[in-house]
Amino acid sequence: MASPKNIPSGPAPRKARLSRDVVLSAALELVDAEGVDALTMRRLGQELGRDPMSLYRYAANRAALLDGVTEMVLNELAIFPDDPDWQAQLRRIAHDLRLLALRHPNVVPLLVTRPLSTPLGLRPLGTLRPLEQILALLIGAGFAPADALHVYRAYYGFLYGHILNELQEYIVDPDENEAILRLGLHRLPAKEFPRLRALGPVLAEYDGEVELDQGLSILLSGLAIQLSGPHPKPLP
Amino acid sequence: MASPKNIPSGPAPRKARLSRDVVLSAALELVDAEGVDALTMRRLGQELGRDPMSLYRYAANRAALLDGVTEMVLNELAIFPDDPDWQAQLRRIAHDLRLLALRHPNVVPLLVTRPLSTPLGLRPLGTLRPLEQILALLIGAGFAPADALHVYRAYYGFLYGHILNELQEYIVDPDENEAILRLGLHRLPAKEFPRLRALGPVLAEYDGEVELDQGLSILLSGLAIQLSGPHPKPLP
DNA sequence: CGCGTAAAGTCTACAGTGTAGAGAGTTGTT
DNA sequence: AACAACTCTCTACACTGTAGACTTTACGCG
Repeated sequence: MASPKNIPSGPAPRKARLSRDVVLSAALELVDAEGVDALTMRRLGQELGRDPMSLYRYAANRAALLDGVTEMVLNELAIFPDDPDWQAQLRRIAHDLRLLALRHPNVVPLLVTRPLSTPLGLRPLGTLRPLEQILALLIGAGFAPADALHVYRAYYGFLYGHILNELQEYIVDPDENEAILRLGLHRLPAKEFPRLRALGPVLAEYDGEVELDQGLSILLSGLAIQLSGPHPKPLP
Repeated sequence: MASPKNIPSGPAPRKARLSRDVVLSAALELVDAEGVDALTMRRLGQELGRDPMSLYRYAANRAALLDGVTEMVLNELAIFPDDPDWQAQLRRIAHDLRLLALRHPNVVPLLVTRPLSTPLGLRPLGTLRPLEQILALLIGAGFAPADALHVYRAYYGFLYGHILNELQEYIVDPDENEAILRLGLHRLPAKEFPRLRALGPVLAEYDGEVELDQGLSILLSGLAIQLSGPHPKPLP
């Protein structure tokens, strides 16, 4: 394994011109592997075999670097704004985003947190693209723009909420087979948390996929009632 | 204003026995005023007129301190698990939590993020209490425990999602009265983000309260269909 | 009162952080 | 070959969390 200078991935392969993409990919790898706190300038520099300061050519800040990571992850999400079946498309996107979150659990905190510290218009374009595309999808399906925004909000709100929920209940110690123990519920005072403890087994059988899908059904049917659906324009 | 030793609040009033509550309150104040990053051990120590190291008597870590802050905020939330009208109760809780989030916007990242790094059973009890109490509410209303859990998930997921949404769209510069400018949308390339830019005025008129309430209506009516409601036990 | 014990608070020190500023090295164009 | 522009490195500084030993304070008991 003495690759001289070509392949950029790997711990410290020396000498290969950096680029924003290379830097961000390495950053993402690091976050995936060891969490957000492990992403320090020095560490990332070491991972790339470069001086930490060189990173500042590709990201103004550590914060900007974190933004870059979220951007990178959101780029994995494909949206087809021209799909005529908007409900099916929303369902698919939701499931894709869920899988994305499960694939990059350490990035989720960034995904939900970074936008809170950056006004909408100043966010990295990559993170705004899904919003724009879903608006396009809904407007294309016949929703009035303002209604499309409402649908988007309900949809994305619910979706992010679900993802947070699911990741919070992540299995702790899969080797342990008593649900109460596996989830650490034994620590809870039984007097104060009777129902939570009793639900141990149910909590352990969490199936995020069906839970998400049921939630979407609720949401979409509710939306149909509330907004009385899109008003398609007649063909010319 | 030369209060000698009694009132514990204020910048550096010297000499007044610390306590977990005093420490956490000061921490919350600091986070509210200047954001999470401003909450360093040294800074908090200074704020309390004590050596930074003294804080470690009341929180094992900086992380534990952050957990304490979230706990403190969630304690402001009142839940009445015995209310027979569970829908009304869920609505009220939702609006209360929303207001809480608006009152402590800098704490919201902690609220949604901290649980992701701590397995359910090991979280501070204060943060689990709402969960337990809402389960009690729903079970008391006649839901089977497992169904109560589903309702809780859909509800809390939606609720957190809404809060994230609303805080993300927070007004940036209220003095500016062109929505496009105020939200920073002018930076977006018009070709790539036409709908988002066009929605500037609508975005500016965001009313989180009605948005939340409409969402709750959708959710609750959807839940009624999906689960066919609670099954109240007959009175003895 | 005074003593003794435990808790509360402090001091010092260390390894690690982000990043400003100036310099060295490399690359591509004329 | 010479210039300019870009990329990368070095050094330095102020600041972070926190381990460990120490000093001060508070309080119960004879």
